[in-house]
Amino acid sequence: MPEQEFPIATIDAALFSLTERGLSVGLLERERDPFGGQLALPGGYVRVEEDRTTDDTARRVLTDKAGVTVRYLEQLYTFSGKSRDPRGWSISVVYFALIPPNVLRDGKLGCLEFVSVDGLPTLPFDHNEIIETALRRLRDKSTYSTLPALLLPVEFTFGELQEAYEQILGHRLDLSSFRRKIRELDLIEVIEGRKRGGRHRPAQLYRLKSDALEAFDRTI
Amino acid sequence: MPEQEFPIATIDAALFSLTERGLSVGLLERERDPFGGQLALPGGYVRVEEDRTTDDTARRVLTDKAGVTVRYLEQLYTFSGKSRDPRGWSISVVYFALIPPNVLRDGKLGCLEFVSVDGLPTLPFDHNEIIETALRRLRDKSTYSTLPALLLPVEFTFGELQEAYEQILGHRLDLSSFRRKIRELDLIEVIEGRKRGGRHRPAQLYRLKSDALEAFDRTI
DNA sequence: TTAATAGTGTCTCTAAGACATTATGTG
DNA sequence: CACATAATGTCTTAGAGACACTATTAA
Repeated sequence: MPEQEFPIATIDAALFSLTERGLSVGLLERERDPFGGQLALPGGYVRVEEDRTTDDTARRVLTDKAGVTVRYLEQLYTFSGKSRDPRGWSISVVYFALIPPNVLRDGKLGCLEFVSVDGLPTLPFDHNEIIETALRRLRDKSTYSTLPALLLPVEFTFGELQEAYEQILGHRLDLSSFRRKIRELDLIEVIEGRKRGGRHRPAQLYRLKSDALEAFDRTI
Repeated sequence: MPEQEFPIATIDAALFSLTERGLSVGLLERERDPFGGQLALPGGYVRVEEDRTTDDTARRVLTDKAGVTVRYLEQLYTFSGKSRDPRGWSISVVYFALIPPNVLRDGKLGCLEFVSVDGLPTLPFDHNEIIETALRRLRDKSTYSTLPALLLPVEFTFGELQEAYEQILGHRLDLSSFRRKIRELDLIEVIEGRKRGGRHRPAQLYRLKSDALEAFDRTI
């Protein structure tokens, strides 16, 4: 086998959180060309000396740019080709990640700026397509898992959980069916204490069960 | 940005068909080291001059080794790391493909040998893990699509379709619920006047509707 | 007419949507 | 006590499994 010219190998990440403007994705102003100065998904080269797998690359890049460890990370899809990046034939393993909103400050986290997924501008590379794909996956998984709970602080009320689902799915849910469904997934548990707020009945607090994260691992 | 050392970029493919021994996967005797002489999944290097995307790579490799165009191809998952291939840090974009059994000759197709997925031997690299992943995807999609129809000749009876599902899922299905479910998916159609039989009532022949393939495209 | 598989009908049980009702805190 | 949101209960409908039943050909 002759010496082979290998493609550029990178990762990109679609990191979601909830802000006042609803479901949002973390974007970064590119420092360098191509597309210097424009907002784009965070990404970076695979470093073969440093990273054990591309999962490591993704975690390293996100920790770099966001300054914190993400709450949830899964491989999404791999985009490739000669025309998607002007620097040449590239393979980008794309990751899909979640972080709760309480770590954001003013819609920002490290160098990342969180922008609502409704009415995104045209982004460089194939990043609009990547975000579409990530949103489809998030919405799909939200119909049969408690993934949206990862977009909330560790303690949350049923009402907050339902609101997270509604933000993600983009429509209202029936209160009663929602509670039934969540209960039978059996991935959240009652914790001591109630959330008091305003002049009404206080809400019970819940958290994810410790085995809930493993349950998400039917990733592929 | 300094010169970057990029990983080895390859594709691997899990190509499934139905044989007398049930659901089977196409394996190839490796010509070269590493693991020369052993059975493994077909795969190959990405050729940046020749391939537009890794999808092209997959199609090229499969056409090479099998001698025919596959019936169905979708990206499955990307496996990467420094230890999965002794030649060095590698990225393998893995594809999942289907081909009907009538093109096989004696359990073989081109250089590929089809081996039952039950009781597979230990394979080189991470190929056992890859096949596990592919099987999970195939079984999962078979619960809500007519993907198994792609493992049959273009004309098939309801009974043959049900048998394909049962081979894939590994258990029996109820006749009546099965027909109801397939009917409401509305992806197959009656072929007028075509029936098949032995010494019993002949069975109606069906084929996939022309838009059925697009319906599978909620791939990601 | 019988063997053998094709195909339909019906009963029951479960899950989900719609929506009414009860519960419990604060001002 | 009134208000506001939390939480539960009930009615109805849709879908799925189980299984009995009918249909149609060749030998």
